[in-house]
Amino acid sequence: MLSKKTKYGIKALTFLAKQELNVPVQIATISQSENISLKFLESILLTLRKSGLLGSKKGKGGGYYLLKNPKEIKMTTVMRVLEGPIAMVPCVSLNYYERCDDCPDEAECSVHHLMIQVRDSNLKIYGETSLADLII
Amino acid sequence: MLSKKTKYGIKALTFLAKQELNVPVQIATISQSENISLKFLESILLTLRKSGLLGSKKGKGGGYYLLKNPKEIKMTTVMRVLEGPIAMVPCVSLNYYERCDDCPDEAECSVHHLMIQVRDSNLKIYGETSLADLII
DNA sequence: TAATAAGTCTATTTATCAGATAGGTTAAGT
DNA sequence: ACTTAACCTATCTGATAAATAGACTTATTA
Repeated sequence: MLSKKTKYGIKALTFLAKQELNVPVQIATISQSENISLKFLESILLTLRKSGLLGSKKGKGGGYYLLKNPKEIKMTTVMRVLEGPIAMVPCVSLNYYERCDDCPDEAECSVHHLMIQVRDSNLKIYGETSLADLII
Repeated sequence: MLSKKTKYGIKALTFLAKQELNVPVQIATISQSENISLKFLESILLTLRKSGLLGSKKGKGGGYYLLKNPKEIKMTTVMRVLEGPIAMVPCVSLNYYERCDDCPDEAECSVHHLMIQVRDSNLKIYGETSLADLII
C-alpha cells in the first residue's frame, strides 16, 4: 500500500509543478486545494525541502516552490524520498541492500528472483516518468 | 514492503512445488528447511488452505500439499491471498476498488495515473509467473 | 481402544509505524 | 513592533505485523 504521506506528497509536488517556477505557494493553499490536513502536509513539505526537491521562503509572500524544472524531477527520486526504497524486499534493493537472515542463498531464493523483476519494472516506470508527466 | 507473511508463504509454496504432487509435507519440515517460525508458518499455511491453494491431511503421515500443478498457480493469486490487492492504492484496484475521499476527480489525479501504470506492470509480471517458474 | 501424530482454532502479546495533533520557535516582510 | 508563514519537537492514538501460547480435533497405528 502507498502511504498517505507519499500520496499527498506527490499531489503537492504536482500542484507546485503547475505553478510558475520559483513562485512560492503557501502550505495552506495546497492544503485546501488538495484536501490535505494542514499539519500533515507541513511535515511532508518539510521532508521534501530537506531532500533538496523544494525550496522555501518564510514570512509574508513565503511558501514552497520547486527547485528544478518538473521535467528534471524523476519519480524515482520522489518515491525514494517519500516512500522509501523502491524494492519490496531489502535483499533486492539497489540503494538500501540488506541480507535476509533467514535466507542461506539468495541465488536460490524464489522470492528474491520474483522481487527483482518487480523492482526492475517499477524502476523503469518511475525512471521514465517525471513530475511534468503527472500534470494533466 | 513485502510482509514476512507473503515472503514465507511464497517460500513454503515453492517448497511444496518441488515435492511430488499430493504427497503431504509436515509444517515442521518446511519450517526447519526454510527457517520459518513454526507457529507463524502454521497460520500462513492455514490461510493458503482456506484460499483453496493447498490441501491438508491430519494425523500421522499428514501435512500440506498443493492442490494444483505448480504451472497452474499464478503469482497473481498467491499475492492476492497473502499480501492483498496488487494495486498500491484502492482507487486503481481491479478487485477491491474504492474511491478516495480526498480526490474530487480521479481522471485528474496525478497519483491515480501513475499508480495505474505500476499496477499494470506488476499485474503483468505476476500473471506471467507461475509457482513452477520460481523453482530453481 | 488407547496412544500418538499431525493439523486447527482462538486468544493474547508485543512491537512498530502511520497518521494526526498541539504548541512553541524562527525568519522575513510591512 | 507586528504580522505572516515556515520550522521544529513532542506526544498520542489506532491499526497492523509478527510472534507466542495453549487447548481442540482428526487420523493413524499398535
